[in-house]
Amino acid sequence: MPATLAPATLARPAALFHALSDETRLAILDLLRDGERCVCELTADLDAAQSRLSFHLKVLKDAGLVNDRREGRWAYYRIVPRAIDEAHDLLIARLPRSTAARERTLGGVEAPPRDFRPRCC
Amino acid sequence: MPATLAPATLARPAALFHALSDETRLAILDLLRDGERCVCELTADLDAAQSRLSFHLKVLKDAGLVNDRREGRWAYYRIVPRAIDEAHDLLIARLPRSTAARERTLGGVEAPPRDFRPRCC
DNA sequence: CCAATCCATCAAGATTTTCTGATTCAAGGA
DNA sequence: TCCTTGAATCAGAAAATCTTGATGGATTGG
Repeated sequence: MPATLAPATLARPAALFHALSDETRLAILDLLRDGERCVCELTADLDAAQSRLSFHLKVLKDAGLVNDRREGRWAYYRIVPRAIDEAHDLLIARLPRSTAARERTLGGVEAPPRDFRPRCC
Repeated sequence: MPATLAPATLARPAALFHALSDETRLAILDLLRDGERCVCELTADLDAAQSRLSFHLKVLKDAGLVNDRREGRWAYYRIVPRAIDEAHDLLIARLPRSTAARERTLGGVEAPPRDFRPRCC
C-alpha cells in the first residue's frame, strides 16, 4: 500500500491483529490457555494436519503471540501474555479520542450543526 | 476450514480481528477517533482511491466497527465504541486461564516434572 | 433539465493466505 | 545401525483478499 497510508506505527498492530484473525489460530490459543502444549497434542486436539499446525504456529510465533521450547523431539508452545497485553493496548488506542468526540460519534447533544460541510468538498 | 476446528464461537472474534488487521483500515479508524468523517474527507486525508476506501469501510462496517449516516450525498462514518469493547473482551479471553497456568506458561516454579510426556504420543 | 459531485458496486487482475502432500532432519529406542 | 516418531519446510494448488478503473444511482446546484 502507498507509503502515505502506512506509517510504520500501523505495521505492528496490523500484524498482531492478523495473527489473531484466523479461527485455527484462535483455537490454538484457546488450547494454550491452560499451559504449554506440544505440536502433536494440538494436532490431536484440533484434528488438523501437522503441516497446517506448524504453519499457523509459525504465524503466531512470528507475531510474538507464542513461544516455543524444545525438549527432545517435542516442541512445546505457550502463550506470551505480554503480546496479548500489547494487542490490548493497541485496541484501546482505537477508541474515540475524547468524551466530546465520543458524544459526537454517538450522535449526542454535541452533534455538529446541520449545515456542517466536509472540508474537502 | 474443517468444522471440528471452527466452533461458532470463534467466527466472531476472527472476523473482528480480521477487520483490524489491515493498515488502511487502522488508518481509517485513527482518523475517525476525532469524530465522524465523510468518505471524501477520508479519501483526501489518506490519499487513497475512493473505491478502495469504500471497500475498506464496508469491511469495517460488516464487522460492526463503524456506523454510517447519510446526509444528502454524503456518507458519514464513525467508530462504534461497543465493538472496540467487544474486541477487548475477546482479547482478554485469550490470556492464560489461571495464575498457575500462567506461571507454568512463564516457566515458573510450578513447571511440570521433567518426565512429563504429552498425552497424545 | 443538465452537469457536477459523492458514493457504492462491479469486473478483472494482482497479491496474499491457506491447505495438502511430500520431503527432510533430528532424536530416541530396539 | 536401523527404524520410528515429532516437527519444520517446501512446492503446488486453491481460496481469500486487495487494488484499480469503470459504471450507475442519488443528490444538489445552475
